[in-house]
Amino acid sequence: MILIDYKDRRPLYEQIVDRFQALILKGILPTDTQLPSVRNLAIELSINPNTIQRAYGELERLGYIYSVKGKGNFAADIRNLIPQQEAALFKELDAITDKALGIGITYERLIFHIKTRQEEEKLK
Amino acid sequence: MILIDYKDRRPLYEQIVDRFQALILKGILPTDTQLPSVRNLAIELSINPNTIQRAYGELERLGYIYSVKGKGNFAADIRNLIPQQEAALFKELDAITDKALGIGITYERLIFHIKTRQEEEKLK
DNA sequence: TTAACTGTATTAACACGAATAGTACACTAT
DNA sequence: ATAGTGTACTATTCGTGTTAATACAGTTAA
Repeated sequence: MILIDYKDRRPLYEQIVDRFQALILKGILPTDTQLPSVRNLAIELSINPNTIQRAYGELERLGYIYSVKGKGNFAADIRNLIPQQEAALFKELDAITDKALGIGITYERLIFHIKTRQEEEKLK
Repeated sequence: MILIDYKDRRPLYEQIVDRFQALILKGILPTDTQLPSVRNLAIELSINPNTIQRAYGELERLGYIYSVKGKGNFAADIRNLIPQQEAALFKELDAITDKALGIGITYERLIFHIKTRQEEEKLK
């Protein structure tokens, strides 16, 4: 369900946060779905339970999950988080765009690239 | 010429590499332009010369500069580096696109966002 | 030649944060 | 009761970015 990428330089707990964010945002983990227990996931990934706990704590702080003592951690209702997620993404897109313009890539080429991807998608 | 962003979590040397990469790619530092000396830049940025040297070493390894002992570091001819830079950027764009699709943002909205930016640009 | 610049190399130490280890406690369900 | 959950806390290890202090080598201009 969750994979660790050791080529990724970011901390493990941050990677775990990201993966669950994606799973929850995509609806793969619908509201109220139980997440793996802290200990189980730690064993499965061969990392320390504290690292999982830190990730779960972060996810709760961000509103992606809620935890019930003695029962487990569960996916939260994230409908109200979507807008802020979108805003963050468009901000990232702006950063990439700036970088592109800086090295001489035009708006048109960026758009063309996305359109090309979209076309390829349709063929599948 | 170069600024350090202490909010940026990445290492200083990596930030410096990025800044010079941008300056060179944008042509602000044309081929054979001399870069600040290791010691001067260290003083200017109030950081250790070793950190600058590490950044310069990295830039040389990447082909952005060349160094002449006793003289200084100079911007290299990067015409042949452009294609690989562009490839890297499009790869980043693909990653963002994936992320966007994952949370329900369509290709159309991405393209619209870029076009909107382009329009705003024209107004200036 | 000498002085003042350049880059380069090396070693040691420091600082910070990620990750681990170990333990303890509280709650829930069977 | 037992075994599963989450939570809290402290101590330690470990990696690595950064600093510090020198030393050496090449270039340039007085």
